[in-house]
Amino acid sequence: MEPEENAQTYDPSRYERPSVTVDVVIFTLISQELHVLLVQRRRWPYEGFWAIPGGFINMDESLEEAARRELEEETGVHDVYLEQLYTFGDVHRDPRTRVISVAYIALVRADAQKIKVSEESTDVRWWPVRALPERLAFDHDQVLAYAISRLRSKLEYTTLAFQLLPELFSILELKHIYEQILGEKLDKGNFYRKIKESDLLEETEHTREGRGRPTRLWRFRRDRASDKQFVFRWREDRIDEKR
Amino acid sequence: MEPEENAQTYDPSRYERPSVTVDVVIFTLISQELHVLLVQRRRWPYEGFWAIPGGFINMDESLEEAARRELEEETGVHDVYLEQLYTFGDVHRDPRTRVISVAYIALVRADAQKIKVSEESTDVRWWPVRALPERLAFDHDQVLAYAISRLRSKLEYTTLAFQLLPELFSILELKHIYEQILGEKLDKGNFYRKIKESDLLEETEHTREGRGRPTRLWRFRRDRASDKQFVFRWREDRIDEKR
DNA sequence: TCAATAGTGTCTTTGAGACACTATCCG
DNA sequence: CGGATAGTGTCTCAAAGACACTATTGA
Repeated sequence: MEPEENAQTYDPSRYERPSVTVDVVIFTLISQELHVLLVQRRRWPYEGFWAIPGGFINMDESLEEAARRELEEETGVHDVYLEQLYTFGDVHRDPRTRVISVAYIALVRADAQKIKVSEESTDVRWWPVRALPERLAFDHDQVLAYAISRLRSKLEYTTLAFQLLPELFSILELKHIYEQILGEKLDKGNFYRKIKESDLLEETEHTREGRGRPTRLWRFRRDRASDKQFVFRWREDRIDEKR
Repeated sequence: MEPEENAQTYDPSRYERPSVTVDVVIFTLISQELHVLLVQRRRWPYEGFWAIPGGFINMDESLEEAARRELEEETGVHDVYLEQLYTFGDVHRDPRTRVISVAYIALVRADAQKIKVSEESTDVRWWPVRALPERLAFDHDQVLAYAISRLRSKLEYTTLAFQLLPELFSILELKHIYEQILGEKLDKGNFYRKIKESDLLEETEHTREGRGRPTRLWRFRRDRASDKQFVFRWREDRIDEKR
């Protein structure tokens, strides 16, 4: 910067600027299994490869606004849980030009899926996280792996899992989601105890019939979510951080 | 993007681009107290205000490289712990132009301080986090508050505190750092128990004389740090996240 | 009645916290 | 020896895990 600079003399074009994109890793549950939304690229670079949806930010929108816009464009959903994941900025991660990408995680409810294929993609699909494509476009393998790891980790000490559930659900369904995302079996009795103690659920009059005893349905108490976090468990091997 | 695009036809100048900066919140311990490095701005905007050091990224360096460069420029230190904090991208956070800022946290050892005042600043100072300036430049109040909160939170489940310590240190010194950063007193006996159990420290032959019984000095076992995390404590009121 | 699923009770083990005790230096 | 600081031992209490038990439906 020059001396004596002020609003009049400042010239923003002096520095060469990178492009900035927002990528959104969109998770949902489909038949009790964790899925992620990927788009298949129509054009160079990485034509035909699956990628995390995203796009360039506009000059008049914040990062989170950009993420919401992308989310809406890809899935038609709004009012979802959205969280910034990490910013990826290696020099050659995009062959077109220098691109810095701010990655977000979005959790959408199982019921709200209205995918549309945009002009830039040949296909859009929910992929189960257990069986992802071999190789994604750009550094998106890395981005996705980190998103999954963060999601697992945060489940243990936040009420994040509720974002994936419909309005009414049973406690064993909730347990199932925890099992899905944590990748291990949990004890039924202990799960009941902990979730009840947490006081995060509200009992409803509804039940759902099945093959055996009907199950009671519960509602998530959003008002409690902020002051009382549901710490599910501590894991010794916890790894949330990149680097 | 146009159809039929490829490496030849792609034109990176089609989109208007924001500026991207890297800001580094640099922490250290000075006489057992947590301090942060701030620079006083010489020019518009926010002339005279204190700010978190940072600057525009170069096109040929990654985000982390940029952060290391800034760190080196401001403090002359290298080989430090560096971690990405968050990316701030509100539209009007900088009056000059649209600026997206990737914030990093750096932890430097108490002994390695070689501050220099750069051309862009009138002053550079270590500020104790307990007594910061009233109002910082840009949205740096927010950035700094978030950095401190993240640092506190991470101390509880990582070996991060060791990054602030010299090569040899006593267990009670370590306890003191935890107390400083967590902002509360810890029990001596329990601290000894936990740190010994963690097996993260290596006893040395060195001791240090003081007024009472001399204290044994220990070394941090970097090799153990990755596979065994030192989970100091779980706090119900844990808040690491923005939003 | 049994199979199937929902939900509860209880014993054991672990580990955090409180706090009293012992150890080793200097004068 | 006493004051000062370093370091250990142990009791209690609460929470996590294992696991057996009871409950309610339909066929």
